[in-house]
Amino acid sequence: MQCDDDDIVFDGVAPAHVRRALKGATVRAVRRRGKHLWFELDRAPHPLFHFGMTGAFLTPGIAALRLASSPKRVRDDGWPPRFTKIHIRFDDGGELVMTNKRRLGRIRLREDPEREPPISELGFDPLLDLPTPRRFFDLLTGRSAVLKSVLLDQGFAAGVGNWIADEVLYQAGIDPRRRTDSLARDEAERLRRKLGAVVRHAVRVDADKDRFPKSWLFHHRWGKDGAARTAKREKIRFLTVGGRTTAWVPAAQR
DNA sequence: CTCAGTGTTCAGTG
DNA sequence: TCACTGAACACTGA
Repeated sequence: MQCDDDDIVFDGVAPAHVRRALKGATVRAVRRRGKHLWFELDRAPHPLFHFGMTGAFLTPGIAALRLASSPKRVRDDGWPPRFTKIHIRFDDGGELVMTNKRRLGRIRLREDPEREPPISELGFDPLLDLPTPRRFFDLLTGRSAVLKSVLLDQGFAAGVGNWIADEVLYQAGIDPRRRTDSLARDEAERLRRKLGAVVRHAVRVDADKDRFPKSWLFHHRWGKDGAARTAKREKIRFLTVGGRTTAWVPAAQR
């Protein structure tokens, strides 16, 4: 195993320590909650990964596929790819690399990942844990903050990022600036169902944007040039909530 | 050249 | 305690 000498991505852990933890260990399971993923080894500590905005796990096959199908020529050459932070070799000959271009990702070691931060502080995962309607309503109305910010809060819902939050609000027809404690039961229920549906669909198509439904706001939100419109020709507006750009459709969101 | 962006996380304020 | 803001992190592409 090889590690980049990157004290940001290796969050408070010496790369040598990570190497020692992995070397000779057996991966019993790979687990995920929200945007965090960890290997359950046959011994502690266990490695925990977060990819930030620009990270990925790559194998030689996937990397080659990516390179071949990339529309523009990538300077991203051979193997291991640029921005490799950790390069793992398995005894069956398999290889796995974690890349992280912007260095917003993290590699950590945990004795008991599920019982320690950051995993222990995450809220429900829309795929693993989607609350009942009643529970969801209570969670939501139990706080008083702007809805968009709460959706982004990993302590509320794990794994919901900026575009998913906007997508869910658009599909549920709710204004991102609303306060959580102002939602009626039926609004909370629409939100809950869309939260599950959007995440499920994105995962089912392997996050392949071309396979997201044409009706999704996602396809239309990027060129924020003031002329942006949805597939139904609705005007898209932009504002900043919680420091993040929020795309929304006044004609469809109350 | 400048700026925003698939994300946290922390310090500081109210 | 909670809610919110701004900054920091590094790189790319428009």
